[in-house]
Amino acid sequence: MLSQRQDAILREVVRIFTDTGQPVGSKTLMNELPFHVSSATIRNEMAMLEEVGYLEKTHLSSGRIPSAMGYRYYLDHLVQPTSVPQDIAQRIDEDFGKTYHQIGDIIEQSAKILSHLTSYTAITLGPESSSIRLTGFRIVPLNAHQLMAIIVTSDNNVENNIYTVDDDFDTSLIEKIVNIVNDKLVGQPLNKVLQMLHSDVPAILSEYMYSTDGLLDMMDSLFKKAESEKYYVDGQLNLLNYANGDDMSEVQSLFSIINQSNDLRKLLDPSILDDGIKVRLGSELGSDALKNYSIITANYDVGHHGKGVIALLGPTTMHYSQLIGLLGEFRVELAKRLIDYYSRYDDS
Amino acid sequence: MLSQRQDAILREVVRIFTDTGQPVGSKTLMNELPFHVSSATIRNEMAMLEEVGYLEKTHLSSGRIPSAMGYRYYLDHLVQPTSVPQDIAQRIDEDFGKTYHQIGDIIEQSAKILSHLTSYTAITLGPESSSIRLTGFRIVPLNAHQLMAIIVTSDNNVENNIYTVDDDFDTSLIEKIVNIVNDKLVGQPLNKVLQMLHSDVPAILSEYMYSTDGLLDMMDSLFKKAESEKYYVDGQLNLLNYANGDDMSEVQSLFSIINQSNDLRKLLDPSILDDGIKVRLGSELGSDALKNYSIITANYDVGHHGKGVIALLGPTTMHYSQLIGLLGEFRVELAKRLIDYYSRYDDS
DNA sequence: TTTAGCACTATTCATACCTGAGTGCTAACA
DNA sequence: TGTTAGCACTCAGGTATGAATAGTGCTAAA
Repeated sequence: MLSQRQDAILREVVRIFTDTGQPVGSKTLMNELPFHVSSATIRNEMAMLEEVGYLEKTHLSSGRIPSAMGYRYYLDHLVQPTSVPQDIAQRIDEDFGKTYHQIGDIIEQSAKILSHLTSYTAITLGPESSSIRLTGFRIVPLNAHQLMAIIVTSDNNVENNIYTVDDDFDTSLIEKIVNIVNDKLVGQPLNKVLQMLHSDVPAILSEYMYSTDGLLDMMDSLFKKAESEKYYVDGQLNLLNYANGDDMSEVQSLFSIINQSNDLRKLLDPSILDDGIKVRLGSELGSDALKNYSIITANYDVGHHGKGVIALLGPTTMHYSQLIGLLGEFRVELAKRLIDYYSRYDDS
Repeated sequence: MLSQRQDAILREVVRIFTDTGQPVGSKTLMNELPFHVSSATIRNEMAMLEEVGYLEKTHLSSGRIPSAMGYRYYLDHLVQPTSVPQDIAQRIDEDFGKTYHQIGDIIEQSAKILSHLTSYTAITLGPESSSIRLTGFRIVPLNAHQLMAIIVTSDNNVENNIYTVDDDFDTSLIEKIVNIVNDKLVGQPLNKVLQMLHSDVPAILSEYMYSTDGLLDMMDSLFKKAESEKYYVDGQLNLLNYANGDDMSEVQSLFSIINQSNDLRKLLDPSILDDGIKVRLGSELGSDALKNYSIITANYDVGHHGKGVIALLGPTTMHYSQLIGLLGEFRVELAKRLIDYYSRYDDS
């Protein structure tokens, strides 16, 4: 356990280092600390903090910077979230202020707002309820050769695929297909739907059609779209502000991580997150490309519609106190707006 | 006009410089040129080439690199497109090899193939015919509060928007709306449609509806989607391979250019392009961010369905001879596949 | 017109030096 | 026992210096 004075010193080192980016020396600290002790005393304390592993030097005679452990301790014990200033709160409200026709639009807008506000990279994920069901299926003929297949799911998500057929299609056949899907698949959970699509459905379809492959492929991709988690990423380019220019390959792997939902799932899986806000340092994430970055995640809760995640990705030296404060209010605001959306339109 | 020997020297300087990235000296040239003259002679010739502005030095006693003018001359007179090797041609064929349900998918796949093949950034634009007409309009109820509006255009493009209404909607009203659109707008060119949407349509609609704003907004955005050119960009991250690391803001503006269709339109507007393949150097493009890059554009022709553009964006020191050869064959291949697609499904 | 030769120039690399910011340690002090 | 002043020490970073290298331009001869 650290003494109060050591706490204060560590907190101040983090603050100054995030502000200036430079290692912090004993004299600087002496002038910034809220109490007065000599620089020699501070040197003694810092030597101790270094011994326990919370501070480190960039070279033998440099000032100190917080180590990964030091950041961890800071985040766990010392950080003091600041509350969101009035004008920012108002701006969030304004930026949200339009009518949304889909949940995805709200989630997407959240990412936009957060990345603009922070100039970091924002990643948001819509609410996930454990069991999404298929609630609607339509086939709409578009012209002589094209159809649109549309599905609606219990989370109010809509997906569509276009399907092109060589020869003119048979209206009664389409009706048949719609009936089969309505009969067998609508009402089922999505994973069940996908499973049945490959077990039960082919046999039934082949009673009416000669070649079922193309149709099944199309429906498979359609259901998979509905099942896949849709991450919205905004402010990717902000990463370039903090990237160090002489290792472009690092930047590349960073970009490819945030553009692959597989990688994002590993980072942001809502099930592994406790409630509330959590900061994970790059060194704790096991990914080499992320080692100089950290991720602040917050989840939000929309009752029986599930939980979602909002996250900020930035360099380890982010302004945690402000950002944690911001996310703390943002998650509530977002949940409120989503609940509002559901309450107005939901008919499940 | 340059002598044959000067041509050969300039061509060789370009070749060596694109291979090595280093300024080219007289001794190196002496060993690489297909004929033998002493390094002193080469120095004399290079001094002339510098005088007319085709070569320049990085410093007083360095080797020469091609100037922008030199590149221009090289591209206009000296470049010799190489033909595409068998295995590459085959790979293109394989990478194209699946069934496409929409033209956009083919165009998108083109960008993928090109960027993977070249490791530069590929930008593709679908065929644009001068007058696209609205050929179909549907409204599909999804559930108690949501509708999907779908439009089809004469270029076989399909767009949709989801529209959410507060209260339960009136099926007969929807029918009315569909009838009005079919009556007044379907068959018209898209720009006319957009114009009428704001002149004639509001008055007609307001006979049946209390509030028309939301509906009109939705339809406006839908028609605009159909009208806007859709650029497909692939291999953005390749830009990082050639970016110089200590000016991140340059990289940022580069990225924002290729992500804004407005900027892309300026660069790739098919109407300003002659037929065939054209290389434009960054210095000729007037954009500061592009000054170290160049764009190779090629258009392709699908008869009365219009013309489209494929382009490669990379550093000024690209391997033009190979790339021009590649695009030369690719544009034909792409056109062939599009014509094939149209011939199978088109019913216009 | 071409070439050999030479004087000249700029980059690059290593080496050396200096300064400033910072440390650790010791001895004195409260 | 904790705090402080003082001092010797260290290292990064900037600047100067010199040698090696790769190139040039120019002149005079072939």
